[in-house]
Amino acid sequence: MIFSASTTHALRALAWIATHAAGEAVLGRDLARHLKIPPDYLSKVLATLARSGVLSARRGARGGYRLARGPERIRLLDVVMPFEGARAKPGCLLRPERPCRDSGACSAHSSWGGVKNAYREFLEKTTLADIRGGM
Amino acid sequence: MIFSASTTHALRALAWIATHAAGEAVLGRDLARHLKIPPDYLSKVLATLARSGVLSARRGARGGYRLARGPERIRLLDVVMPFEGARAKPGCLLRPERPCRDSGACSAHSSWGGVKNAYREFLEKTTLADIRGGM
DNA sequence: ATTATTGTGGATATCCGTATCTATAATTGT
DNA sequence: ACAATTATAGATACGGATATCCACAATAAT
Repeated sequence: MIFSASTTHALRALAWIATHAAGEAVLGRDLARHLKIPPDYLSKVLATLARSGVLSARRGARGGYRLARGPERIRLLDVVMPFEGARAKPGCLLRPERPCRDSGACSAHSSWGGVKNAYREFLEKTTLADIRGGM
Repeated sequence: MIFSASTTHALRALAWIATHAAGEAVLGRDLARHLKIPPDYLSKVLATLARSGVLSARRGARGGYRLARGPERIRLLDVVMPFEGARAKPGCLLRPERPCRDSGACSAHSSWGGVKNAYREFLEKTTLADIRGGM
């Protein structure tokens, strides 16, 4: 139910970057200080986000991190996937490794379905524009 | 969003025990074989469930595990809590260590609230009677 | 070109969940 | 009392997520 530390770091960093103007780059160092996240660890997280196409990273003087596209076009699913992997697509409650189809469902299928749907909808419909902020 | 291995083992074991008659004890060894869970690891999980008052464990010949009370009186929250701890009570999306109150909410509060509520309701309203089964 | 700046990558350390092995305590049946 | 059965406890190993340190590559300003 709760995301890993890496995922949370990613969400917080992006929510903060999204409060800046489109062209303005944010320094990794400033991100780490503002969010109180170990700088060396955060840099790995940001690198992952850059590789997956969510962040645009530029080195050198006047470099930093910017969103690769408008915040309303970055779904939380796009952010979470590289860190949570298969866990971002929850399966059956009692057999998490299975896709959890409706046919041949396990005994917990109907009870669990509601949570799964709320979760999936949240990741697919919520964007950085919705959670943008500095906390 | 997905429970730990220990939690999943616990849920599967209880769902299977719940299919047996009230007085009938189930052997740990049989549980492990039926659910294909490492016996020594499962025994720790079952011991935790016994300590937390969900299972009644009896040693010796004709011993085994039985539900401590009727399956409709065992909420999934009672099962999950000892394993997931604070994670069973999800907090704020961007500040997971915080309670996530409505006042002074973080920027993700409203989007995240729906998922949190579905999750909390699931754990509080679903009982072993709802997920009982052998899968 | 040189230098300051800033992100990238590799090696390593630490911690916790998972898993295994072995010995022991408790209960039943004879 | 004895032996068989069954749960419980401790020590240990393993792997992945988390975290830290250090060297390097790329970019911009001068």
